[in-house]
Amino acid sequence: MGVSPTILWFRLDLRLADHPALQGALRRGGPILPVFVWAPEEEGGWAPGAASRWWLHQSLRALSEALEKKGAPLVIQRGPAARALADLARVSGAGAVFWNRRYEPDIVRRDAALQESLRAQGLEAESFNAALLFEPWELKTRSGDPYKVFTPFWKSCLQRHEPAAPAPEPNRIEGCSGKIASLKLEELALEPKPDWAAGMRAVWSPGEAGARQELRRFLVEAVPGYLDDRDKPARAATSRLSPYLHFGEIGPRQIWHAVRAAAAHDRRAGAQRGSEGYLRELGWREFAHHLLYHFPHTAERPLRPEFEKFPWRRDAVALRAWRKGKTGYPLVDAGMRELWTTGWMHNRVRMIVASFLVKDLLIPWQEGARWFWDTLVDADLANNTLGWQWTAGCGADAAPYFRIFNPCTQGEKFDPNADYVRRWVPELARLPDAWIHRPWEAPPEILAKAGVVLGKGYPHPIVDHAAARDLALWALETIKKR
DNA sequence: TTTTGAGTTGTTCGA
DNA sequence: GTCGAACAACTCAAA
Repeated sequence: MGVSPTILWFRLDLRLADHPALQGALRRGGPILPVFVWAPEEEGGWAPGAASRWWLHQSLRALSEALEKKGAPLVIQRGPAARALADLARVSGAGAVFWNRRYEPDIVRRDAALQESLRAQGLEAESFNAALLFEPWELKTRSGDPYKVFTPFWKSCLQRHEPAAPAPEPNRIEGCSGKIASLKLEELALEPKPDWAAGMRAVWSPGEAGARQELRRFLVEAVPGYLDDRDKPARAATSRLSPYLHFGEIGPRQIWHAVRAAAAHDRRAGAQRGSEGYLRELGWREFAHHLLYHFPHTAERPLRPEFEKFPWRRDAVALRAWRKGKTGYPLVDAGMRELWTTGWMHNRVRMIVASFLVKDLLIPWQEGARWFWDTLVDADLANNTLGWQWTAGCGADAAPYFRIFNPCTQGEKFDPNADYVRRWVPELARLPDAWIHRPWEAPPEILAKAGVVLGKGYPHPIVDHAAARDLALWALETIKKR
């Protein structure tokens, strides 16, 4: 009699290469039963948003097709996860459940309970690391505390052993012989109704193959110029790997080794610095996971407690204008519309729109985090939390209080030809470069010639940045310690 | 324990 | 137009 089947529980690791749980199952021997369990109510209030669900649907289809070809079709179930897995073990006769770890606070808690209950039922239950270069509990300061500053954190990462080389995908996977009931992917109703995903389909190819293609593009086209161009939102100068990383269609180890291997024989100017600069960004992702793991309350509340009494404003009208990309600040609006249409926003622009919400409008960062959560295809609790707290100044290694982005200056600096603004705010497209980032200052005849009537078509600015800046500095004054 | 140097991404003002 | 300094004080990490 052979080895009993292993249930391979897919979560945010929707790939077949560099998949430690799959490798573990192969080592154990016996047939493999791949399963995905849809259990949004177990995500602690952070169930995937609408854009993420769209991505998840596409990604599950890709994974399902890949597994089918390998010989072990994917089974789809609804949660609760504990019940779905226990039932599946019973009907399949499985003796083990393997999965790759997640690090969000509520998921960590659920998985720990689940592992215990599976073991109590006499099953092997093992978890693996597919998502991070370094486990959050492996990295400590000399005094044994978690890091709260990025630079020493990353330095300590780089001094550790090189992350293990990724395992290739197996040629074949032996599936379970009996027929196991599965939901159809469509029954999860992940795709939006009505269908508003055309803008996303136009730019993204979710799935493992899409991830590999995006990585190749980045290595070939963007790495040498990375440090110079990554801040220019009109260019495809960033990796654009964030959604693939979130869903685990590619893992950080694969990226690490691919970047280092490409750099080893890349003689182009800037290639070395570009590679290390990009790996450093991967380091920020590690840092974000490290922080959320060690400070589990920070998805909801500021890491720096004095910010609990920051004088935030409730302004539903301004919040709505921000969400819709109608603040009257062209670069902010361009970013918000890129987000709405494609489910993604350039990193530099994320900082600018976030700074605008938090510092110009004085609206709580949590509101911004929630909106990003619903609209981003790469919505990731650790990254999103770090990003918003950093901008608000209430997180680890946060921006100093006086760092308030000026959306006009940022536009002129990083979108000098206004290609980005013209793409996303077409009503301003005919304004000359000199005025397009501050249309309310343009002479009337220039506006008329460009066919722009402020207040009709494109709005007046909803706040005066200079005044808003002073107000924000005052508000920050009020929570100072002394 | 105490000390020391440093800390992703900016803006403004005045020389 | 360009450049350097000021914008605070605090906390972190390592020695």
